[in-house]
Amino acid sequence: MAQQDDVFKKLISHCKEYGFVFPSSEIYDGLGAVYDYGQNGVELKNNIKKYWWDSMVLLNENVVGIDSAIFMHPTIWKASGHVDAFNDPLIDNKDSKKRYRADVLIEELLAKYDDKIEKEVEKAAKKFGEKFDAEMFKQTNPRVLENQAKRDEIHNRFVKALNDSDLVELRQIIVDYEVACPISGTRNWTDVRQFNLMFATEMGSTSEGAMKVYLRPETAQGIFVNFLNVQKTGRMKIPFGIAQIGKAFRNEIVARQFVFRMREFEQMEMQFFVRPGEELDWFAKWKDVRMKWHQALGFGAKKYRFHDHDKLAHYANAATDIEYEMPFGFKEVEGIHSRTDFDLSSHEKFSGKKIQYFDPELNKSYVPYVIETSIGVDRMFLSVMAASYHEEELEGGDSRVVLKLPPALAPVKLAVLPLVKKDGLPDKAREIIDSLKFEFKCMYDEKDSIGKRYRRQDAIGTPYCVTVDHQTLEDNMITIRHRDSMDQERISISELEKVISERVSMKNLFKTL
RNA sequence: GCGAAAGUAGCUCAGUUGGUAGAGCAUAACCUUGCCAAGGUUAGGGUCGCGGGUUCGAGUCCCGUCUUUCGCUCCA
Repeated sequence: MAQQDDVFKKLISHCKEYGFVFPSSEIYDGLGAVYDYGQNGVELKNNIKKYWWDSMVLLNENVVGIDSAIFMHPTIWKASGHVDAFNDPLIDNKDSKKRYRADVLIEELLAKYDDKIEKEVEKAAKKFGEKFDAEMFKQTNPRVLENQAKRDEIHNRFVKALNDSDLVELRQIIVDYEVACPISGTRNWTDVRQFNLMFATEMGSTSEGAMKVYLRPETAQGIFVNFLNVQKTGRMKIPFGIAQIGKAFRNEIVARQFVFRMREFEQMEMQFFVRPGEELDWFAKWKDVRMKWHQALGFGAKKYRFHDHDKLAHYANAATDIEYEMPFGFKEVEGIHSRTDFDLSSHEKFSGKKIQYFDPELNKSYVPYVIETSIGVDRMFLSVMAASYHEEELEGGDSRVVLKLPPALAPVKLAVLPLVKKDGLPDKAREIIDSLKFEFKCMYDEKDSIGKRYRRQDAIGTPYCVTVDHQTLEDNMITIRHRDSMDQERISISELEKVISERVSMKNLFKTL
């Protein structure tokens, strides 16, 4: 475990040292759980996104993409359940360190008084037999009346506090009626705080006319609200899918583990619309397709596993995660959910618009069911980095750090290196770059010894280095050096574009899909 | 949010009972070599996380604060 932490630390350092990921606003001491991608990180991330996008939109005739806005009508988040589900007043017990919903604690308190009254009634009922009038008893028995009065008092304060959103009063109720933590048994409570997962801001330039809007906490809703637009204008027939890549924002209480859990993150989501009743078949199919997509990267099947959900979210009738073995254990990278017709039906209800599909084969309209595949770009990025990072011992006691990235994902595909920076070798190297730079990302380097330059390219995962030497000027042959094997081959400059293009092509990943 | 630890150059760190900040690596320029890093010369780079206090004097002692990491907690 200590060793794993060590690897993770090294990975984070490597990310910063070689321009993959920087802490946000670093010169101002950073901003919690926000990160910036550097010059190499952005290339890798873009390549990951392209791999996903092409596998969805290019390879599937019935999947199309959109790019919806981050701002959306606030009612969308009511329809999706995000507004209600993430507005809980929470309170911590300082001794047990357990967190509770303050409203739940008070409801339990109320239930306790109900129990007390109920027990009195039961006791009396046994005693008086058939003649017993429960209502009359409740209205006259002093113990019941006392409990009832207390209960009403709490209830009134509770309702008022909830209506006023008075968090101080909520806590005061818990204190006044001596609610204790079920675990520690103590009444050592923190303040009541409201955690809202969504970031809010105001739209409209004047404060009076402003409307509260949220930064989207997921990209999925942008797809659902555009379902009809895409279906109609694209003449899409069910089953079909809509894909989207974009930023989402969640005000996480605790955000940790580098880019694994960030407050601003990027999602790649594809919502696949199917006939009601067929959703579990499609769920199984996409599970399979998505796992193959991950495994095509060649990091080894053992690194991945499914984690089926036992407890399902309110919208789902089946759910699984694809987990990758990060340096800190198996962690969710992608979620695959059978979301039923929850979202589209909810938007029908809240918008008052009919959101249905007329199925010519069945000759009827219905609200489609949805299979969602949702993957975190940043988590994917982290898994790729973790899988690719290797420290190798070489012959002669040397060592190197090499990122064995799949060539199609590597930020730089080819480094062109003049063996010495004189005798016209730099010019020749530049000439080669100029002829290739429209095909793929190239890098030039003439500083330091050739071995050192190879190591620098290893560290950012450049799959191929080309060396220009004196011989090159005479026969137009160059040396290609391979990142993983460190082997070299000599080929003609005229073949270079074809050879490298083929080896770094995204097509190589798609072959196994 | 709670608990613990740590913040000195881009990185890893040193800094004596308190006396005006150092090394290695890295970076840049030039020279040299030339197919698997760490040759030579020179240069740039730090108000020691931030604020306050004690002191003639604080990187060093005290208080506060911020950030990061780890554990707990949370997680559609």
